[in-house]
Amino acid sequence: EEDENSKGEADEEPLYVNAKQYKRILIRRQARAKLESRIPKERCKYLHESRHRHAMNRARGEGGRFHSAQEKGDSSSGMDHGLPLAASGGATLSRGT
Amino acid sequence: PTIDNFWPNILTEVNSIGQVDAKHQVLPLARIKKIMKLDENAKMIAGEAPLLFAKACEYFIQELTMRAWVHTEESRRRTLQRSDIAQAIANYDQFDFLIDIVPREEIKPSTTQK
Amino acid sequence: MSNSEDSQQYLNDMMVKEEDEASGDESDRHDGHGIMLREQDRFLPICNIIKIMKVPVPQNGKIAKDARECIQECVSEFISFISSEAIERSVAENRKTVNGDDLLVAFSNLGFDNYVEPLSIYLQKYRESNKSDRNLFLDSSYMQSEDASESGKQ
DNA sequence: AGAGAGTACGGTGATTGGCTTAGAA
DNA sequence: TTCTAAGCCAATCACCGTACTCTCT
Repeated sequence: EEDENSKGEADEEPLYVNAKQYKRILIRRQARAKLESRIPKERCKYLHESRHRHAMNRARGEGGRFHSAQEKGDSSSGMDHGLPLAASGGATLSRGT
Repeated sequence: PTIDNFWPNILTEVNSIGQVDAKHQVLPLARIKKIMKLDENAKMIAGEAPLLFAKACEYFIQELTMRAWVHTEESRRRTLQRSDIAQAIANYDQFDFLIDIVPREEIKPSTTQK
Repeated sequence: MSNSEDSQQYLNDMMVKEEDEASGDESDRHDGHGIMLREQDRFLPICNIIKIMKVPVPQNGKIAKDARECIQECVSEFISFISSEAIERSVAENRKTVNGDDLLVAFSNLGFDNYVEPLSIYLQKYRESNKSDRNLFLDSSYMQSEDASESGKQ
């Protein structure tokens, strides 16, 4: 089934690909090459400056989590609503079985 | 929860759909259309095309993730990482079109390919 | 059929790519030829990708950031790959609009046979959903000489 | 006729980082 | 073992969907 190419394998070894996809893969290579100059080389840290600032300015709980903005003020006296530290998460989404 | 049952389950799932609600899709149709429009040959796109892609992308993401998770468990890890996806792509010839997106060299376990 | 003795083809490094622009800047400035594409123009939202990825993964399993972004890029290539085939087919038939049937044919031609049946059912349900919406709306209005060919309902 | 692109607008969920610790190494 | 990095929280605002108009078949 598979044969060893005894040639120098360091260069480039021909790859088998799905025959139904072969032609389209080549066409897509060309299309991506044309687009390559418009694509930044690396991913940026965040997408939006405004959202970045929003996240930085938000009230956080002790564990670094985001917290309700209203309740960020220090509870002066006996104002304990209970810290939701060990909140058992309700799993959303369903699994297909 | 196995690969063999994936597409049969998809079929039963799609058959149980009553009315197709184009609203509240998991994936934004406008973004899908924008990606399609990156093709210079694309001129007009029917409204049903992004909707079909939204469903197809859900299937694609699930199947690729499921096949990648197999390799996560093989390595006795609890975190799916990029090398697992690279392995999944290399082991299923329907994923060959991703060969330039995730090159074969990224498969970490020393055994290159099979 | 045509060629392909095996079910596989060689894929070599042919096709010289024409790199007309040598990007020399590192900031996200618009390039000399064409506008720089942002991630939100090329990819689906990462949050939606993660939600779908979590479905087949056990609930206590984790997903690395590299893996999320990898899937995100794969999905965009998935869309472009199928679209390219579908668009070419619509052009070959002298149509300016790519429709759902072009996509179904593209899925089939590119070896995504598993997708064809579910997507066909989904497409059919979507079309008759819209049709029943239309008919319900037109029902309130004047609906005298509409279709005398079919009146099928479930 | 019908169907899709372009434009404007209002609603809304994706985006987002510090800390803890699971878990990769 | 060491120590990297993934999940966790929810408020803003960029973007998605909708409702138009206009063009084309």
